[in-house]
Amino acid sequence: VTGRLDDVADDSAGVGLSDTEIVRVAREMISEVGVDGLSMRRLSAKLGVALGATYHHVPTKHRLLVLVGQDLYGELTADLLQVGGRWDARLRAFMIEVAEVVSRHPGMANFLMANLDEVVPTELNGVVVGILTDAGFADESVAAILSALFFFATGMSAGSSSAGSARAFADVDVRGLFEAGLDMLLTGAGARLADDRKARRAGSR
Amino acid sequence: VTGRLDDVADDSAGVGLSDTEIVRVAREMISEVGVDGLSMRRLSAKLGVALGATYHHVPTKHRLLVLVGQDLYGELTADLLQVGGRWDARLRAFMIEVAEVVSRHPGMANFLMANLDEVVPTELNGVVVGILTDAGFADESVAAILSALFFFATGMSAGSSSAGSARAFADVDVRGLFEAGLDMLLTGAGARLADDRKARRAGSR
DNA sequence: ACCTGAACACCGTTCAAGT
DNA sequence: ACCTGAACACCGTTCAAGT
Repeated sequence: VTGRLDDVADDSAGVGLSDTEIVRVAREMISEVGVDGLSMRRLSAKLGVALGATYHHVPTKHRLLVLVGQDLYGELTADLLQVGGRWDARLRAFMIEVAEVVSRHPGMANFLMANLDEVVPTELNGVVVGILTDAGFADESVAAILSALFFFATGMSAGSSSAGSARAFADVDVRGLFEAGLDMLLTGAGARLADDRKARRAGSR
Repeated sequence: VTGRLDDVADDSAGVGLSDTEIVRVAREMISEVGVDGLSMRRLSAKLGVALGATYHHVPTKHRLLVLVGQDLYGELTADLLQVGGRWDARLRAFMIEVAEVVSRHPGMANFLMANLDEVVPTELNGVVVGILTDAGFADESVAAILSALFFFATGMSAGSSSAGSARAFADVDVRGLFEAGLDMLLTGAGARLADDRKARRAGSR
């Protein structure tokens, strides 16, 4: 297969449609026109294939969004693994990145909130659980902190699923409110740590 | 105006369509089939009028959902005014109620998160601000706590906008996670209180 | 003013038919 | 296996026409 010239928009078109190519273009479209602006027809047009071809690879729009969500969180997982530090500092930096990435894809927040368990890779889940467990949190605390953080980070970056709200998070106000809320959440989480450690010592006595 | 008997399903059909009647039926439909299941056509059918009649009263589906959201929050405001106690206890009870009400209307959470400022009545906003200000919080803290609480409560009760997820919040797990997260948030908020009071004393010295 | 019902421009999804 | 393109059953919104 020799390279193609085609156009600036980077077709890269190999032999035929691939799942990864579909996800890549879908992501691009979402960041431009939002989840509501992405239709299976417009996606197919941008891919240069007929509607049925897209459906041959992806059975439903829901499934397509799940794949896009997994793609997003996959990248975030890689980033999380590269930062060190205390549990709270690590999670703080990570959650800010989650909010940034999600807010750059209008309408994804809504979808993610409703489908978090389908979308968050088990690896990412494992890493975050590991960070909290290592810090000394009890299992119930880990679950509570985890869901609170994800819902807060995803929810805060939810805007109308279409156009102009994409840069909402870049807005100083929104960003300030987000970080303040995040800090309250982490402070509250930290307050559980002492109790959890005490309970653990009592348990292993 | 004398009382009506009508039937169990309560048609109440007076002279013609009223905005409040539309909102009432829309709310009912949403709690049954979710926001996605509510279409302007099905709503019109349930109202017993033609599609155009509904549009004569409500210009758009977005506007209809705003009205429903205001209706929901309006009731919540009335409830909030009836409970007393410390700032954190009041907000805790209120937020649990918000989550309950919102989760009983599948798909509303998504809409509310994207349109909070359009939907939350200024009165409700004022009451909550009052509670926090009276407790001694600084203005920036009030804004941060307010948005964090609303996003958390709304976000946590967001499920897929359709059928079965309506009772998700009744689920012990979800409810437990919600309350745990809420407590962390309130604990974190409380930690700001000492600082805010100190700053206030220093300022008014 | 209030309402009807057809029409427009879209959707997501399916599926016979082609190669 | 992979793809085409028409068809189905819906949407939200608009608007001439009626009363």
